Amino acid sequence: MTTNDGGQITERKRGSGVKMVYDLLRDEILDLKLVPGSPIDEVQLAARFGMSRTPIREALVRLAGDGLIETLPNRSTLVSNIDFLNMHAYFDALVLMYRVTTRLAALHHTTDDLHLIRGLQDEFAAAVQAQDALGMIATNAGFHSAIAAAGRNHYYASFFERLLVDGRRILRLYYQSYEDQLPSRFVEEHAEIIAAVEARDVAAADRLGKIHAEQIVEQINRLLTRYQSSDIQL
Amino acid sequence: MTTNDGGQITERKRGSGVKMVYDLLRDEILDLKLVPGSPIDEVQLAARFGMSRTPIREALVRLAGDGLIETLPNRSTLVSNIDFLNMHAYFDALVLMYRVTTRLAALHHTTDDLHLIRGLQDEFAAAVQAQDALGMIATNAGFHSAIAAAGRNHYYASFFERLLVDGRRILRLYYQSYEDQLPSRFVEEHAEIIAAVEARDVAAADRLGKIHAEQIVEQINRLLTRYQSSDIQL
DNA sequence: TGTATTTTTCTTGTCGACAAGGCTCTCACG
DNA sequence: CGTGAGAGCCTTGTCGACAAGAAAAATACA
Repeated sequence: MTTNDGGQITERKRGSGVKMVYDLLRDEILDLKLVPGSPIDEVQLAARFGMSRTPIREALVRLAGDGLIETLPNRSTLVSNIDFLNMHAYFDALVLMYRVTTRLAALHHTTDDLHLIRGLQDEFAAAVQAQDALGMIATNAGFHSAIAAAGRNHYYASFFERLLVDGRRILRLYYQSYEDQLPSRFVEEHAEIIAAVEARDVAAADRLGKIHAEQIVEQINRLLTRYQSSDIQL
Repeated sequence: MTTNDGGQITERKRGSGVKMVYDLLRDEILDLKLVPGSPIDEVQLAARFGMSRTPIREALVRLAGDGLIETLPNRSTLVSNIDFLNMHAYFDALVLMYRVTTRLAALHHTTDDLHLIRGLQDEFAAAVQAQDALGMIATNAGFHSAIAAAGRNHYYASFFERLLVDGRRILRLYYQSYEDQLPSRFVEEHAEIIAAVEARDVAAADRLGKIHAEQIVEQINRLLTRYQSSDIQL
């Protein structure tokens, strides 16, 4: 368990240690390399990264603020569990934010936004083509984050970002379910969304965003009910 | 400027220092006792609270996570400015969350929720009666937070909570504008919202939440344009 | 007198060490 | 054999001190 990777004792710049630890732990949690519920030891991390416990601690405080870890006072800190019980609430919020951000993008986007979005859409298509699940997750999130950014509402964008991060562990399971038949359909739906945004067709953007989101939700629900035989409400 | 309040050197319990500093600084920022843009000195805070810089630092990291302070690397950390430029984006999100949370409360509330909501509504009415602006802010936020909680969607509730916190500095100006004619109308609107929630009338709850929010937004906008036209810097 | 450079100072970032709280294992006792 | 108190261990929380960056001040020079 005590894999000693990343243990380079090179000179770091002054404020970079915290960010490095934060980013790395975040990725390891979201990629399920650190399984939910497993404990996180500060001194072990300090030894692994060759630094004191202080910057490790700051990174952990940040992660706790993101809800990715939970810290039991005076006891231990462990990776947050995936909240399967309130999944319907998550999906409800996700669908709404897909709708709202796409709708606002149709209203407020610029040509630069469209360039960026198209580039990310190409990356997503390439990841689908290459059957690269992790790449699909990243590029899909990037695509929709760019759309949210084009909507020019920082509050929606950050909330949406948080939802995408929260759901990344779910989405990872989700995309793994496509090992056989890959969702080339989503590439087409993305293209339709781009077209609606470019045409500034707010109603169509709203509708397409809703359809796109609901299809993903339905697919994940199908996956979940297959894995655990409990009834999930929507 | 260096008021030395709260400097009690009593024995504290082990993990309580961070929370105390966090809560107190948060309140001071949101109540505009710490004006936006003003610097925050760690050693000064450490001396004021009679503790080391370490717990102070953790509280500051948390506050930075909430977006209430901004930390310039290797330089200083200062109270975040109020984002007047993107106010319309804030209001857009606020109205939507008023609608969504009220709607969901109509769907999913229990009788216990209603009891809690009514109690908070009474407190709000009392604060309005007493012309207590700070009390009105707190009890109004509590009222709508309780409604959000009754909606049984943690993601909406936490986002809404964040919006209310973010806007508390604005709302403080807003409620101060009611020094003459107090918004007893809002008490009635709250009562209507409660009735719609209790009757599980989703459409009415949605509509009332929207009206309620838009009226507040309109009032704040009127206030802002009044400040803007008189060239009052904040 | 104006500008470039150096020095000083001030704040933050990091470290190693120590103390406190909780868990576990052991052991006495019913 | 079961139960509860106590000792030891293990992790976190806090501290004081030092180092690094950057702004401000002081100095040298044209």
